[in-house]
Amino acid sequence: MKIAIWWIRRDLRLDDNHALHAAMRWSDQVLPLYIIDPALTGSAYTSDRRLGFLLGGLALLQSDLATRASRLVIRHGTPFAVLGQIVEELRVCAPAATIRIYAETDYSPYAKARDQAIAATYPLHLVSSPAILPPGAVVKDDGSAYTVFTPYSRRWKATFRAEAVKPLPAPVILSTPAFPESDTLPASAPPPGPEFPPGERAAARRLAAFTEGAEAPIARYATDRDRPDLNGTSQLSPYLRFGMLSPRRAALAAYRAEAEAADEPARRGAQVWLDELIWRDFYITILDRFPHVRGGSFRPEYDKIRWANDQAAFAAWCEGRTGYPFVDAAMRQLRAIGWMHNRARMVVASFLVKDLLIDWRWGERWFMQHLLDGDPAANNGGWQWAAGTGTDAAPYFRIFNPVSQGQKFDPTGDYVRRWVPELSAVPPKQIHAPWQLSAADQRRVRCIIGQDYPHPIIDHQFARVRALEVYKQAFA
DNA sequence: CTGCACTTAAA
DNA sequence: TTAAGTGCA
Repeated sequence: MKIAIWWIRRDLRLDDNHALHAAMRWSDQVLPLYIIDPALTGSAYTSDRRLGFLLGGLALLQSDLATRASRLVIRHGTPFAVLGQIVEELRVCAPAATIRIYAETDYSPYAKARDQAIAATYPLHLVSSPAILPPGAVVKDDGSAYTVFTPYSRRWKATFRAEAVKPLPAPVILSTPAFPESDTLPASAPPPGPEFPPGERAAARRLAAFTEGAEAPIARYATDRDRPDLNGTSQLSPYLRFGMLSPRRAALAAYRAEAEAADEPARRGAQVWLDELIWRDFYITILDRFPHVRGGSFRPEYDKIRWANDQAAFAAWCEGRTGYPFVDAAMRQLRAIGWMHNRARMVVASFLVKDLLIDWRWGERWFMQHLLDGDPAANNGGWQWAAGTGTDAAPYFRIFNPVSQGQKFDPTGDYVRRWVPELSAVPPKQIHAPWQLSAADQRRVRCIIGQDYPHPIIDHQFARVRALEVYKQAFA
């Protein structure tokens, strides 16, 4: 008798699940297990809303398993202790059984240390990865890791063989031991809003809606993706974060959309979206190979930047009252729905780091505390890119102008009006710089600057020069 | 070594 | 068009 524990971590799905598949192939019975780890739920990088999304996904997985004659075991505790208990309980119920643990490999420093300690004591088998191509699969000719995205993506595309990828179907039935028992699933965290229903079914629907058919948004992705007012992105990031969607399925959908594209812009759209999936692999690889990025700059010399770190300015940024409408809209969107458009992420990050001279780690932590898709690899990579401290970084002298970014990517101001209602009567021409309205115009649109909406927290032209000085000093 | 290219912005 | 910079083939 062989019993496999399928230890679920960030692969909350039955479809195309390599860890589950390996567990089934080896064993006679599979015990699906999710461990609610206090080190993760109690961390300063946790979001209650993300926890709610996770719990919603677990509830759906529970019912999906029930329809397959199986069940989900939930346990609270440190993974090492819980796995020890489960193994012990299985040995009592099935003394003759051989037991193994199967899980998908994970690459954050915490996950690697955790798994290494467990593997030293228990038969832990790690398979596959949350990336499409795992760390180590895409390397330079000399075997070293890429630190620039474009050559990485070229090699990635030469390595990935879409025609050879055969997603694994979800099991129809899963034989599961009747013991040990499960804790009840907690309901303490706020459930996600209607924008992001959890679960692999919702993820599959969203992937299909984004990629399938002649009218699919992916066909316009190359241009619409930069427009937060148009919602031209897939909004699949929370599902990829928890593995409610197989990243291989996503990549295959991109290849298929490219093959079936009706015209050149549509083909381009599919290629650009695939690149976004490759960015995800890239940052997973960077965090694996350069784990020091978790606490500091990829380039150590950038740790010498003398941040202003003004608490009041940070609070204004967090709460969306910087006086720059595009920045404020984005920050309010984040708090309202636990997600922010990618173009907006770049702009608010540049504003925090370059205009307010606040340590990028503060922004990184705030994002982790609010994003449904908050992921240590992608979030860290994005922040270091924006701060100019990372791999493949934007040179530090490239500083986003929050007004021209708004005018360019939210030309009618729809995005600003949606999230900053006090500006709703400001004409499109002035909506990204409302302080330029005359006093009479401010009265007419019922938005007095300094009263109904804040003055700009800092003058961008001044801040730009200051940031260049401070960055230059760090290298002197 | 040398040229090319860079999730590119601003002027 | 430039570039306060640099990885990669």
